[in-house]
Amino acid sequence: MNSITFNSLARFMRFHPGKVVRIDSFLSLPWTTTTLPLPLFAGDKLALRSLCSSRSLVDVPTLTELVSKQHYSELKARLRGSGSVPAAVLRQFLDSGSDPDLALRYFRWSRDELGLSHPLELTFRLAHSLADAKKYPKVRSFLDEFVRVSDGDTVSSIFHSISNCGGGFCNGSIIVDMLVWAYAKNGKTQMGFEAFKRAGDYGYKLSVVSCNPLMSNLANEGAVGDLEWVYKEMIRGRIKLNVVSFNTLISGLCKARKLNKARDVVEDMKACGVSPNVVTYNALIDGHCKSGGLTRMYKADATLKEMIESKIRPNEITYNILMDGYCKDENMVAAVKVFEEMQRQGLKPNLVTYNSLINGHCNSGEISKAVSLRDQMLSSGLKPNIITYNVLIHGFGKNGMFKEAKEMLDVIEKEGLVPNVVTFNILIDACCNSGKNEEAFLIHASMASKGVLPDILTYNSLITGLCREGKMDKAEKLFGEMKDNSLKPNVVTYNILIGSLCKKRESRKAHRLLDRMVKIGLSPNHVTYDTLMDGYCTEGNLRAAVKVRELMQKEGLRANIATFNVLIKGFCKQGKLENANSLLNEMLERGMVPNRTTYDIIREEMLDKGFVPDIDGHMYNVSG
DNA sequence: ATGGGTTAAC
Repeated sequence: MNSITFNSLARFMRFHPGKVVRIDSFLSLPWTTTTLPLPLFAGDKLALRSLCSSRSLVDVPTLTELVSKQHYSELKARLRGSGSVPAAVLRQFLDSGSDPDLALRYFRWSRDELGLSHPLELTFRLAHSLADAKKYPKVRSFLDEFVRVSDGDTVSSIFHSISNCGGGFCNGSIIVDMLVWAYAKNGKTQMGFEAFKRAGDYGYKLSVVSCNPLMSNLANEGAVGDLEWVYKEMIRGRIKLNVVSFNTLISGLCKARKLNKARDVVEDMKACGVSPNVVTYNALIDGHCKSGGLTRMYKADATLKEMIESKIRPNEITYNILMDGYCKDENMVAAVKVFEEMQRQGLKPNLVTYNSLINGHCNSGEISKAVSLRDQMLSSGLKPNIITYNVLIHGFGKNGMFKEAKEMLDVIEKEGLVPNVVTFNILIDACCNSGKNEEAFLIHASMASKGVLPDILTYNSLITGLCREGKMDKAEKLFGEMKDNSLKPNVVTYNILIGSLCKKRESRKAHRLLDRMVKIGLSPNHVTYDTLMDGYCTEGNLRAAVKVRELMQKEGLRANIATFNVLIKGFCKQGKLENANSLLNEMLERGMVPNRTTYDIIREEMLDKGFVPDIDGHMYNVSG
């Protein structure tokens, strides 16, 4: 084949865009019996060029032999000697209809050894060939590799290749399914989600094997909206959900505090003939424990009873969840009861059980109980882990026992454990919150020698410490130092600095900091606005405070109880009880329930003015 | 060939 033939072929293609031609109608080579989609892609042009100069080609039997015998150095030499384009060689493999294993081997070799990146079209032709040969595990691992290295290929172009490279539709489904799986497995959730959506558009059928990991990722990344959408699409697409699919969804909804929806899904699953199991109930109980509201532990306990009535036996994890709930509720009596109940049921407390309970005791100031529980764990053959010690250090620090807290570092090492960044952060935070800045900085300096890098929390604690002492210049210096360690200040960092400036009656300066954080793309949160408002209120600049509230609402954050309390306090302190009262009324109109702080603030002011409170909720209505 | 539930710090 010479260049004249090539040119005539190229001209034919230009005048027949989109037409598929058989190369062998133009070329007389016996093995080029494939069709070529038009217009040509860059890779095809290369292929064509090498086809057109037959001299430059290594013939397929030779290629096959070299690859199957893994004579790679010779293959490399042949390719170089022939001047052939390695990318085009893959096409020859696929065209020749030889064993797809060999094409796969060549693909991997040329990728790893020659650094070749094959066009999508060939990549998915190879996937199709493997699927045709029913080599499904190979398709799976091939796509897994593809997903790991592919960077910048859009889901759209990938689907185009899958559907246009000539393979069957059934295999298309299998390939797409494994693609979704590969994305999910490699943490590329967004790509997986897009592939899921597009699979629906193309009509490819997916399986739970791929959808479950995708749902799991969406749940763990807090993308409940997408998670629910996937669920609905799966139902619509008649993908048969199993107990894990439902549990993943329920757990995701519970974590997003959507308990009612989670309950609905439990009914859905029963309707689908799938029975809830211990995992289902554990997720629900945990959801109740971690939800707000005064009755949360009551609901959690009711769910446990419901579970037992349904003849599902609670396991260690069930009791751990419930016990931790009571610990967080500062109800250690109930927590200990659960601890005993689980043992009565023949279940052995595990590491998590002890860690939770130790944490509970630490937080309720019963350090000695916490310490003796660690001893109990050791004697029952359980080895404490770093969480155990972090919890204890936190407990010591909160109770002013710095010596004991620091000694734990030695205990950790003696136990063969390694302190982590949390360990150091707890220690540093304990110091900074009790005026021991120098100590905190010493610990900070010692982190490097232990091979632990400070994180944002480390810096936030240190900055808090400096601000407490009014050392704003040093705090700002540290703020700058964070960037040198490639750590970005977060909302909390800004809130600390803003709060500190406000305390120094420099609210204007604090306001500029708020502007700056917005400018760099950080979204202020409720605390940010409330802190600044409080600052303006303290300075008696109520107009500015009200303006901040407007700004906050413009940013889509609604005033909550804390916000109202700040403003009410501000007005009260200025003796403007009428304004305070109208804010209180606004709260009530919005259906918000003022808390004790709200009333305490107003009561203080009213008593000052000689009012006598009664028990009625509207007792503070001074305009009346 | 696959997936679900529990513990630590600002």
